Amino acid sequence: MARGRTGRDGAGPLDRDAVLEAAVTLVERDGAAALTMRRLGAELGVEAMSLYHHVPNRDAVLAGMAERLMVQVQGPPPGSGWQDAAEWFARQLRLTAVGSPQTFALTALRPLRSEAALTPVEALLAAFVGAGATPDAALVAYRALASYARGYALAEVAGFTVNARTADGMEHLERLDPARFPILGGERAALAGVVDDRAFDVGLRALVDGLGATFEAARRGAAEHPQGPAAP
Amino acid sequence: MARGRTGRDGAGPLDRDAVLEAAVTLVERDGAAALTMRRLGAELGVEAMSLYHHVPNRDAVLAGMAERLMVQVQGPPPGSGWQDAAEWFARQLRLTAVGSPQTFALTALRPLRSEAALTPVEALLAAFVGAGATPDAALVAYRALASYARGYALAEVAGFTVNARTADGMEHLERLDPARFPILGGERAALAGVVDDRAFDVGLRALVDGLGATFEAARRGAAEHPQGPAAP
DNA sequence: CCGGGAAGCCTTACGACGTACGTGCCGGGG
DNA sequence: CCCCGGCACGTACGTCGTAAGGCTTCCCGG
Repeated sequence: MARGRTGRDGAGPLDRDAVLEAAVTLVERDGAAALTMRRLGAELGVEAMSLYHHVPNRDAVLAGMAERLMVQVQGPPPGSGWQDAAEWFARQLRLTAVGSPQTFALTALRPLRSEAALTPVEALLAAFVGAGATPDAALVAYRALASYARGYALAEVAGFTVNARTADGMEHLERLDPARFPILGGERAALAGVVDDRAFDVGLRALVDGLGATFEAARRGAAEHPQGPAAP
Repeated sequence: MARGRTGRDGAGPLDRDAVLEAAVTLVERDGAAALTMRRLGAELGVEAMSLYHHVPNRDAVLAGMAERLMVQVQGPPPGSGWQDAAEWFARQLRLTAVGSPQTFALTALRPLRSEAALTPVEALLAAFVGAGATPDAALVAYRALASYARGYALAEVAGFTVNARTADGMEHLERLDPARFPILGGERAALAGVVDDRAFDVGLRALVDGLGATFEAARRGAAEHPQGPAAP
C-alpha cells in the first residue's frame, strides 16, 4: 500500500497560513465545536498529526485565527479628526466581528498583543492626543470605545440582541407576562423595528459626543485629576 | 467491600443547586478548563455519572452557572431618574462580572432569557420610557449600555486592558518600538496610572450624557424617524 | 417490626478528543 | 548519482461527555 505523501490533492505542501485559513473556513461553516485537529486535517486532506509541523498545538490555531481576524481592522484615514477616527475604529471593529461571527465569538476573549493588531490602536490614541488629550485620557477613551464596539458585536454574534432579524430573538419574549414585562413583553412590535446597524450608530455617536464633552472638561482644570478628566 | 451510598461525606443528597454552586467554585478556583463532569463530581464527593440525576448534561451546567451569575444583577432602586438607573445597571453588571471573573468569561456569550435575568432589563427600559423615550429608543439605549458594560467587563476579565494591576498587561508593551508606537510604547508610565474602576466610570458617564442628548433630540422631531432618534 | 418501592449513587463501556512518538516517502543539494 | 532533511503517516495513551443498567439505602404503609 502506498505510503507517504498521499494527501493534499494539489497545492504543494502545507504551511501555517493555509492551516489558519482552513480553520476559519471550518469554524464559519460548521461552528466552533467543529474545530478539532482531526477535522481540520481532513479539511486540508491531511491527517491530524501533520498539522503539528506547522502549528505547535490547538491553542496556537486559535491564537492565529484571532490574529488573522483582528488584522482586518484598519486604522483611520490619516488626518481625520478625532471623532471620525473614533467612529471609524469602532465601526471597523464591529464589521470585522460580524463578518466572521463564529471566529469572532471563538477568539474574542483572547488578548491581542501583536504589533499588527496594536497599530490601529496606536493610531486612534494618536488622534486623541492630537486633539489635546493626555495619554491616559486617550487610553480611557479608547477603552470605552473598544469596550462598546466589542460588547455590541459580541451581543449580535451571540444572539443576545432583541430584534427582528432572528425570529428566535423575539420568540422567547412572547412567553413573558405582559403585566410584569410591559415593555419587553408588551411592546414587541416596536422593539422588532430596531435594526442592529442603526442602533450601533446611535450608541456610538452618543459615546463619542460624551467623550468630547469629557475632553472639553479636561482641558479646563487639567493637572489636579491624575486619573483623567472624570474625577468628581 | 461496602457499596452504594459511599460519597457525600455529609450534607444529605445532592441537588441541582449544589451542583451549580460547586461548578462555580471549581471554575473560580481552577479555571474554566477544570470544569469537567468527573472533576465536578469529585468536588462533591460523587462520581461523574451521578451528576446526571440533577442536570441533563454539561451544557445545562454552564447555563445554570450563567443564570446563577446574572441573577445577582439587581434592578435600580425604584423612583430613581433614568441616568441613575442607567449607571446603576451598568455598574451592577460589571461588578457581578468581575466578582466571578472565570464564570463570567465562561458564560458571557450565552443569551439569557429567564424572567429573573430580564427583570432588571425591564426596569431599566421602564426608567427610559418614563423619561419620555419611545420603547424602541429605550431598547437602543439599553443595548448601548449593556454592550459597554459587558464589553468593558470582558476586557478586564480577559486581560485585554493595559494597566498597572497586572504586570503582564504592561510587559508586552515594553517590546514595542517607541518610534512606531510613541504612545503605547513610549508613555507606559502614564498609561499605567489608569485604574479600571475609574476608567469605567468615565466612559459610562460619557455614554449616559450622550444618550441624554439623544433623548433630547428625539423629543423634538419625533415621528419622522421610525428607527429612533439617530437617523441623519 | 417489617417489607417493598423509590431515589440516588456506582460501574462499565463507547466514541471522540489532543497530542507524544516512531516510521517511511520524497525532492533537492553534494 | 546518492543521501538527507523535511513532511506526512500510523499507532497509542490518557481524558473527555455520556448511554445503559445494577446495587444500596432510605422511608413509608401495614
